[in-house]
Order: sequence, then structure tokens, then C-alpha cells
Amino acid sequence: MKITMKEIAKMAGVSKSTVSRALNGSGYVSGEKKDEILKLVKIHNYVPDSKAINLSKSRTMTVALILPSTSGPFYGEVIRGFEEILAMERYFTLLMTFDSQEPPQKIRERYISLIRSKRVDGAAIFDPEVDGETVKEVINLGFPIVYIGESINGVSVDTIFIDNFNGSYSMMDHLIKVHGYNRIGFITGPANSFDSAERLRGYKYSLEDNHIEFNPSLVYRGDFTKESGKIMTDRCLADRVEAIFSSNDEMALGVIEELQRKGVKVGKDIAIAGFDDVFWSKYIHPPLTTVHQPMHSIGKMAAKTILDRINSNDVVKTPMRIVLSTRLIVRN
Amino acid sequence: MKITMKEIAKMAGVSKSTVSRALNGSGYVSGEKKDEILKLVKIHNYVPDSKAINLSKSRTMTVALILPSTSGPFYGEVIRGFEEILAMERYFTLLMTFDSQEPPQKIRERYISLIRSKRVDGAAIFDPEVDGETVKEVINLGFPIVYIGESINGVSVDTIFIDNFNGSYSMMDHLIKVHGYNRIGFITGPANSFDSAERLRGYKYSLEDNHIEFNPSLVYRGDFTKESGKIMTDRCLADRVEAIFSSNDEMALGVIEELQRKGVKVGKDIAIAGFDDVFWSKYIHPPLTTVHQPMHSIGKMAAKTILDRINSNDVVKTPMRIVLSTRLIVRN
DNA sequence: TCTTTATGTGAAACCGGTTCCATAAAGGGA
DNA sequence: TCCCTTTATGGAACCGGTTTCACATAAAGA
Repeated sequence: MKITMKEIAKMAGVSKSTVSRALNGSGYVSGEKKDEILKLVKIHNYVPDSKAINLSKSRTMTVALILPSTSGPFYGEVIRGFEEILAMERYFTLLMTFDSQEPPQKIRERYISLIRSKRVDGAAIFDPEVDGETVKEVINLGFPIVYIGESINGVSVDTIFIDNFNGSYSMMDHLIKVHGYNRIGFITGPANSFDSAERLRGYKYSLEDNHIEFNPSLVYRGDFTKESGKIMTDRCLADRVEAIFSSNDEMALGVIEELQRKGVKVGKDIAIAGFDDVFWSKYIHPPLTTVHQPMHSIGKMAAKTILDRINSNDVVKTPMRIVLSTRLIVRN
Repeated sequence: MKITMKEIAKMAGVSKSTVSRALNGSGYVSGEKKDEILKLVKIHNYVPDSKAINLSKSRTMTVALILPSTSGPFYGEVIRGFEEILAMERYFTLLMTFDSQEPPQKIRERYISLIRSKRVDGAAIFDPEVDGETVKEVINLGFPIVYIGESINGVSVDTIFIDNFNGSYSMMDHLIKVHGYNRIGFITGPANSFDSAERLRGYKYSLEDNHIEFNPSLVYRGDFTKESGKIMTDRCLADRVEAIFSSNDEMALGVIEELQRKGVKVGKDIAIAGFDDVFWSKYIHPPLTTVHQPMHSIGKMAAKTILDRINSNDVVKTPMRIVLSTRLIVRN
């Protein structure tokens, strides 16, 4: 059942070393012996055991992708981009997810121990609420690591994230300049969300640059769920905003449903804009104007960055901060 | 940088064997030595190299999940269910995807070689258009394998799939018995789709059981894309059907959009039903009546089945066919 | 007191490859 | 002809753990 290199060697009347060389094309092997070995390999369907290769080469050709979930509209795209690049370089993707129920400490313990056990050659980590201390601990492991989704300050680590600020800024610019709205409400995400904070910053700066005074009472704290969008709708209506800019599509959907329930005409009486461009945002009624996030590119860049680190012997390579642009999607 | 068991042993003044036993709790180790070893392990942050463990135990604690993609509404759910179960048993998930561009032969070559290289202890394969020959080849590798998404005939292999037939049957039953429709059009998927074929079968049997004659001219060949839904709409209208049952939600959406463009009242002049219950099907206007597919459960069952095979020393265990029920979602 | 039996430990083999090194024959240049 | 490469090959060490086995000692049973 399990044929090893040793047996191939015996059958071919050569040593293991020669079989290894023949298979890898390393070192010298005479033509005839090579043919004979390759013939036997084919006949017996021999495939080297990757566990042995991994050990002796001390690398696994595997990179971990660590993220909060695999469902929902984003992560699938990230995974796809990631896997796409890794597969091209003959690397494998080890997936690790953590659900938000799990205590943060446990989550980090899990992925740190994964990395320390050297089961993977590197890791891309998408841990939206990670703290600086953890990041430091992780990079001190001396492994190729890239953090996704957040700009981590004060720590030397490769990061890849989305330009939330400019995405938000340009959406506001659109609402103000193209549609002429002045009174625009903003629904934030949860307090600890870096993404949300950046989007709020874009909102503020755009107002300022357009000479509209920032009114804190038009900023509503949501939590990225549809439900919170619904809840905030009433308050927006009470404040008589002309447009609502929701910091994600999910809440925008909540707003739309609630408005429709109340008989308010979305897009006429009040305008809605979202952020994310999740895949259903073009299917809802009316289609949602939103900011597209290049999740697929994020996955690809993460993979490229990691491979770059793995293949670079230059240990002291300067960490990079890769910012990917968003794109305004105008629909309604 | 890299501390090994040997060095821990030397520092503790014991042999590797003792360290190994202390760490794994196997065999006898005296209390004091154990404490001393554990102390050193903690101090030096020692974590055994999983590559070495893998080799000597000849298992990897890793299971492959092989599927066509990671994006879209389905696969994320499958992955989530799969990973969820594996993580609980301290197994890892190795993800492998293939895009539809790639020639089928290459795809299979890739995953067969993955399995043969013994990089994983088992694999769940979601390969919708796999042929019987390939499946035979795969199971002859003697590895724990489960095929997802399709009932494979004549081959002894664990399979997990959705009850497309009954899902379709009960939708038809609903349309006929509850709404009293007699003239129902059916839009199929592509010719090679097993799912689509089963749904068509459900359509036919339900007609038969309800004493309505099957009319082949009311079956329209689509290809699961929204576009093909649009295209078929005209023909449905020409044939003056009372209801259209689309074999997936995507095409149903195409139909709805096309009907609305033509000014036909969806739900009044003509009824539409879909299949899949994708995320957005409840958000479109009007909300779509459809058949829910338990993708999350599929992932979970696949993982459980694989783990079961891995942990069972009973080699000749009878293959299982696990059929997961669909659920009718009535919305409009 | 004399076996058994339970406990504790290290040397060495093993998992299945890669790689270093010594050795040797063949070919090429002076 | 002599010396130096280049080509070929096998033995042995190594990667970093696990596991078997032999042996030693202490506790328990007869």
C-alpha cells in the first residue's frame, strides 16, 4: 500500500540519494538510471510523502489565512484572491476562522500556537480588533506575517487595508456636489471599529472641504447590523436629514426597509448611500449607491506580500503598508 | 531562535524520550522531572515542531476541502460549517479551489496529487461535474473521502447532497395545491447539472401525482445565469404559463426584472418561484418564494463524515449517502 | 524473604525524505 | 602522460519528533 523512496531505490538498484536526485532534478544522475527510476515511479504510482519533505526541508509550502468568518459577502472574496495567488506558486492555504463568540484571548492563543508549531510558513491575519501588544507578540515570532484590514500603528508589520477615508470622502463629495444635499446623516459602526472611524473621518473632512458645518447630532451610532439601521431610521427622520450615509450596506438595507415600511419613498423623499458594495447591493430595490471595497484584491495582495516575505532572505526588509483604493458605485 | 526537544532534554538533564513523555502524558514520568521539564518548556517558549510530529505519527491533523470557489452565497456557508466541526476536533482545514476556466482533468490531477502526497488525512470534495471514473480512482487511493453535492451512482463512496428532488416536488405541490396553477413553466440549469436534473425530476413527478399532464414545451433550458432567465421570459409569456418555477434564484431574478420591464405584474399576472434561497432572495421586490438549501449543514456533515472515517479503524465501513432536506420558503 | 508487578528512564530505531561528503571514473587541456 | 574538472553514485548524517525495548528500582503480594 505504502511504497517509499527506499523501495524504489532497491528496485532500481540504486541508493535513495540517486532516486531523490532523479526526482528533483538536483545533482547528477545518468540518463539510463534516471529513466529506470522514473519508470518504476510511474509503475508503482509513487508519490513522495510531503510530511517527510516538509520535515527535511523545514518548510511546509502552506500559508495560513486567519479570519473571523467565511460566510457573508466579504470573506469569500478575500479567500478567493488569497488562494488564487498561493495556488499559482504551488502553496497551500490553511484556513482558520474564529467566531465572535470566542473570547479574543483564546482566538489569539489559537493562531499564535498555530504559527509557533511551524505548521505553516507564514500567515495572513484578519483580526479586526487586535491590539498592538498582540501584534508585537506575533511579529516577534519571527515569521512572515501580514495583517489585513487595519492600519496598525507603531508596530513594524506588513499591513494591507482599504482606503476607508477616501471612499467615504468621495461618497460625501458625490452627495454634496452632484445631488446638492447639505443635511446628511451618518450612521457609524461599533465604537471599536477602525473602519467605521475612518469612514466617519472621511465624512467630516468632506463636509469641511465643502464648507458645511459638521453637526454631531447627525451622527448616529450603529453597530453594522441591519437591525441598528432600522432603529436609527426614526431618529434620522426626526432630524429631517436629506440623505443618510450608512457606514455599511447592511445598515443601509435596514434603513431602506424601515423607510419603505413607513411609506417613505427611498431615493425621492430621502437618499440612502451605503459602504461595502456587498454582492446583493445591486439587487435590492432600489439598487444601492455605495462604495466598493476591493476584497478580492486584498486577498491577492495579502498572498503576494506573504510570499514575498517567505522568499526574501532579506530579514530586515522594511515593513509595508499597502492601501487599496475604494471605488464609488453610483446606482440610485 | 529554534529550540528543539533535544535541547530541552539536555537542559533538564534527561533524554528526549522523557521530554516527549512529559509533554504528551504518555508513559511514566516522575513528578519532579515532569515539573522541571514543563518549567523549561515554558521559559523557552518551546513548542514542538508539527512537521516532525506529523512525520513520526504519519498523520497531519489536516483535512482538505476542495471546492469550485469560495465566493458567492453558498460556498462560504459550506466552508464555515466544515471548519467549525474540524476545529472542534483540533483538525485543520486545507482549502483548495479550482476555477471553472481550468480544464477538468487538470483540476482532478491537482486534488488527486494533493491526496496522494499525504499532506492531508482526508478530503471533502465538491466537484459538481465529476465523472464516475475519477471518483473510483480517488477512492482507490484508500483515503477517507467524502463527495459533496452529488449523488454518485455505482461507486462506493460517502456522499452528502441536497434533496433537490423533494425540494422541487414540494414547491410544485405548493404552486398547484395552494395556488391552483396548472400551467407551470420550468427553467432548467445547464445540461450537465445534476442538481438541475433532479429539480426537473421533482417538477415532473409532482405534475404526475397531481394528475397534470407533463408538457415538454413548458420546460425551458437555462444555464443558471440571470441573463438566461431574462431570455426565457419571453418564451414563457408566449406560452401563457400561469407560473414560472426557476431552478435557481438567479434566473428567477432575471425573469422578475424582465417582467417588470415589460410592465407585467409579478405575483399577480404571473407567479415566480426560485430555488436556492440565496441571501438576497428575501430582499428583492417582491420577495421571492424559493427552496432553502442547508449549505451550512452540508459543511458540517461533510466534516463529521470525514472525521468519522479517519477515526474509524473499520476499513470496510459501509459507505453512506447522506441526504439533507430542503425547506420551502413561501414569501410572495 | 522471594517473586511479581508497577514505575521510571535512556539508547536506539524509526518516520521518509534531503543533503553533505567521500570516492571514483571519464573527459579535457597542457 | 599528468593534473584538473566534470559527471556519477552511495553512505551517512540530518530534520525533530515518537515509540519500542531493555533495564533498573521500588512497592506489593505470597
